[in-house]
Amino acid sequence: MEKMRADARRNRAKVLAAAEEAFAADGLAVPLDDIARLAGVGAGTVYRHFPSKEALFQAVVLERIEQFAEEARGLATAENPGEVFLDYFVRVIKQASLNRAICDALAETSGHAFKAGAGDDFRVALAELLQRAQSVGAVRTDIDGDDLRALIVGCLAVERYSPGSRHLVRIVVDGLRASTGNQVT
Amino acid sequence: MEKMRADARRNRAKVLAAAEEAFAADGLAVPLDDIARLAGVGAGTVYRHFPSKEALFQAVVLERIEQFAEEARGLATAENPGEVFLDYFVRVIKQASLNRAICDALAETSGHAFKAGAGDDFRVALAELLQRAQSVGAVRTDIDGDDLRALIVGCLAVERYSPGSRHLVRIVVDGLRASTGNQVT
DNA sequence: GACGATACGGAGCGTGCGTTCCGGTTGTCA
DNA sequence: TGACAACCGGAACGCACGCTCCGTATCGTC
Repeated sequence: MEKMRADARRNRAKVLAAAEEAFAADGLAVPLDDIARLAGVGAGTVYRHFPSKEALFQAVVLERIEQFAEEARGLATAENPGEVFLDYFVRVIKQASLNRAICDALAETSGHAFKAGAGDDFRVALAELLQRAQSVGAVRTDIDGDDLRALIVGCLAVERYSPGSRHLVRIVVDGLRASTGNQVT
Repeated sequence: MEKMRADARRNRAKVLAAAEEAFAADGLAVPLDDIARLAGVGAGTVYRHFPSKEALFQAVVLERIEQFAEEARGLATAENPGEVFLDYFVRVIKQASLNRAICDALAETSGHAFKAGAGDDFRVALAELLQRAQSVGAVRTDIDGDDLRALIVGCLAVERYSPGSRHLVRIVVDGLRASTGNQVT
C-alpha cells in the first residue's frame, strides 16, 4: 500500500474521487466504464486497485458512513442528549438523501453495509446517542439501535419519493418522542 | 380483446398469473424467460400479449393497487373514521410488504405507478379516508394524500430492512396521530 | 541513460437479458 | 373437412456491462 509507484497512488486517488462523485450522483447503476472515464484512466486500472466494482462501491460508501460515525462520536458527551440526538437523526437523513450511493447501499441486500461487520463504528455510536436520549426521557424506550437504522432507511425512502418535504421526517420524529400512551416497554 | 382465439385468451391468462406470482416473489428482477417458462409458453407469446416486460409489470402492479383502492372505497362510510383509517394504513403496508412487485414499483422511478395517471383510484380513495380521519381529529392536519403515500413507501422500506417488526410502523402511526404540540397548520 | 519491474489503457471476452423473427401448429369458419 | 388466418415456441440477435488480457508506456534504480 505504501510501496506503490507514484503514478499508481495518483491513479488510485483519482479513481476513488471519481467513484465517489459518480456513485453519489447515480448510485450503483453507473457503469464502471463511466467511472474510469471520469477518472481519466482505463477500466483495467480500476481493477488493479479494486477487485470488483462492488468492492469499490463498498469502499466509497463505508468512507461516508464512517464520517457519520465520527460526527456521532463528537456528540456523545453533549449536555442535552435528547435534542442532540433528534437533530443528529434528522441531519443524517438529510445528508444521506443527497447521496444515491448510500441509498442504494441500503436498498441492496437490505442494507448490508449498515448491518454486518463493517460500519460497526456507526452502529455503536448511534446506539450510544440513542441510549443517552432515552435515559433522559426524550425518546421512547421500546426501540433499539437496529430499529433506528431501519427508520433511517425508511426516511430515506420517503425523502426519495417526495424530496424536500421536511415535515414528513418530523412525523417520525414525533413518533420517536416519548409521550404518554405510546410506550410498550 | 374479445375476438381473440380461445388459446390466445388462455395463454394471456396464464402469462398474467405467472407474472403475478413471479413478480410478487422476486420483483422486477425476474427474467422474462422465467415468467414464460412458469406460464408454460414461449417468450414470443408473452410479447404477443404485452408490448414489453415493463408493460406486463405495470399491468400486474396496477391490478394489485386497484384492489387496495377498492378496499379503501368500502371503508369510506365507516362510522369511526380515525380507527378505520389507521387500521387501513397498517394493513396496506403489511400486504404490500409481502409483494416485492409493489416494492419495486415504488422504488423504480420514485414510485411512478403510485403517482401519475394510473393508480388514481387509489389516490383519491386514500385521500378521502385521510380527510375523514382528520375531520374527526384523529390524525394531524398538516399532511395530505401525497404525504401519506410517501409515508407508505417509507414504511415499506423499513419493513424490507427489518421484516416483521410491527412496532416500527407503530412509531409512524403515533407520529400521525393528532396530539398537542405537533401540529403546524 | 539503460534496464527490469510495475502499472496503464482499452480492445475484447463471456454472460445475461430484453426483444424480434419465422417456420410450424392450432383454432375458426364456411 | 379444407383452407386461411391467428397464434405459438424458442432459436437467434443486439446490447450493455463486468471483467480480463496483453502489448505498450512509465517509474524507480544503478
